[in-house]
Amino acid sequence: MALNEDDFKKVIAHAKEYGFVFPSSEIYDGLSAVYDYGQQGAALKNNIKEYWWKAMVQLHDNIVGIDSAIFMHPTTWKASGHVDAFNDPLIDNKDSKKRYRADVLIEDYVAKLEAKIDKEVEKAAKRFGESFDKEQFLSTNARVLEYQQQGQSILQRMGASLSSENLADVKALIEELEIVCPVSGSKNWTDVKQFNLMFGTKLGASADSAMDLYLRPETAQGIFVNFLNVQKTGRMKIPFGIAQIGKAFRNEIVARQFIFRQREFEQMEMQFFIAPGTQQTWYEHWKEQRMKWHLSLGLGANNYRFHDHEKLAHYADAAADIEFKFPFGFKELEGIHSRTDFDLGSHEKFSGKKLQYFDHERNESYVPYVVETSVGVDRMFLAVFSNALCEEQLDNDTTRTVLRLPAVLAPTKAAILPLVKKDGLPEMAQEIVDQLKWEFAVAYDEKDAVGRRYRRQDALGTPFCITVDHQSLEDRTVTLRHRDSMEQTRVAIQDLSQLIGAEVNMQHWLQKIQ
RNA sequence: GCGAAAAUAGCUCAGUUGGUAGAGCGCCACCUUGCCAAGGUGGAGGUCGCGGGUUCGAAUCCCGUUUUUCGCUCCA
Repeated sequence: MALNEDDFKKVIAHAKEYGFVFPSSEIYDGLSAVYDYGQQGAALKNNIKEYWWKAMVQLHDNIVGIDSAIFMHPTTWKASGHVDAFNDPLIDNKDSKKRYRADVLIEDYVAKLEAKIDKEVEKAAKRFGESFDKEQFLSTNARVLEYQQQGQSILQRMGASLSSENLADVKALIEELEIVCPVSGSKNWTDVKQFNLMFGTKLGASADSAMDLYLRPETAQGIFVNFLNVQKTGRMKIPFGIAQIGKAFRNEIVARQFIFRQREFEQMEMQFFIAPGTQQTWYEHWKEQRMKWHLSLGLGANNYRFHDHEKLAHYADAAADIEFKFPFGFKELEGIHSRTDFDLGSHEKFSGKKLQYFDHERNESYVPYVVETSVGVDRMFLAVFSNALCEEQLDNDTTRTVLRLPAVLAPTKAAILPLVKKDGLPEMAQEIVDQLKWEFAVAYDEKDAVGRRYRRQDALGTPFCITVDHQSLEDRTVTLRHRDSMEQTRVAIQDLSQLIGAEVNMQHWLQKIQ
């Protein structure tokens, strides 16, 4: 564990030192859990997004991509359930310093009452033997009835207080029930505070005409509200998908672990619209398909696993995570959710617009079901980056820091290096740069000894170094050095494009998914 | 939000009982070398997180504050 924590620090330090990820607003001491992508990081991130977009949109004739706005009509979030479900009443115990959801504390109390009822039932069943009638017992036993009634009235009062935002009464309820902290055992509670995980803002310049808005907490709703627009204008036939890459915002109480959990983050989502009743098949299909996409990058099959959700979100009838082995353990990288017709159905109700599809095969209209795939771009970045960073012991007793990025994602595909900074070698190297830059992201470096330049490129994850030497001037060949093996081969300049392309072109990588 | 730790050059850190701010690496220029990092010369770069206090004098002691990191609570 200590080792992992150490590795993770190295990952963060390397990301900063080589221009991948910087703390936001660093000259003002930074901003908690907000990060900027630097010159290398932006390139890597863009390559990840392109790899996803091509796999999802370009390679599926029934999936199209959109780019919806971050601001959405406020009712969107009522329909999606976020206004209710993203609002947590929290309470702290002053002695143990533990924080709890106030509603969960109360629900746990009610659950204890229910446990008491079960005990009564057990006792009675023993006493009455075979003649025991559970239903009758439940509806007649005085003690059971009292427990039931008590539980109901507690939940009712809590529900009423929560929906009227009467947080003082929620605290009063906790005190009246004499609920104690499971850790400290004390009843020394703070006031109940409401935490809304959505960022609020205002639309409109003057205060009185302003409209309360939220920054979207997920990109999915931008797809759902455009369902009809896309389906009609694109003449899409079910099953079909709408994909989107974009930022989302959550006011997490605690945002930690570098770019893993941020308050501002980017998602790559695809909502797949299907006929009701087919969700199980499509859910399995996309689970498998998305795993193949991850595996195609070659980070190692052992670093992935599925985690099936047992407790489901309010919209889902099945859900699984693809987890990745980050330096701090297996954590969620992507979610695949069977969202049923919850979202479209809910938007129908709130908007009064019919969000249905006429299925010619079935000869009927219905609200489509949805299977969602949702990857965190930043998490994907962290997965790729942390997996790639490696300190290698070499034979000559030195170490080498190398970023073994999948070549298709590397910010720079090749660095062109003149062996020495004279004799016309820089000119010839520049000529190669001008030739290759149309096809690949390339870099040029003439500073310091060539060995040191190799190491610099290793640390940036550049898969190839091309070195121009005196022989190059005579026969137009160069050495091509491979990042991972450090091996060099002598090749003709005219073959460079083909040789590099074979390793870095997206097509070759994407074909592994099939 | 609570608790703990930390904050000195781009990075990693040193800085004695309080006495004018240092190293290594990196960076820039020039010279040298030329296929796997660390050759020579010169140079740039710091209100010691910020604000008070004690003191003749504070990076150092005291108080406050900000930020970061870690842990806890939460996580669609």
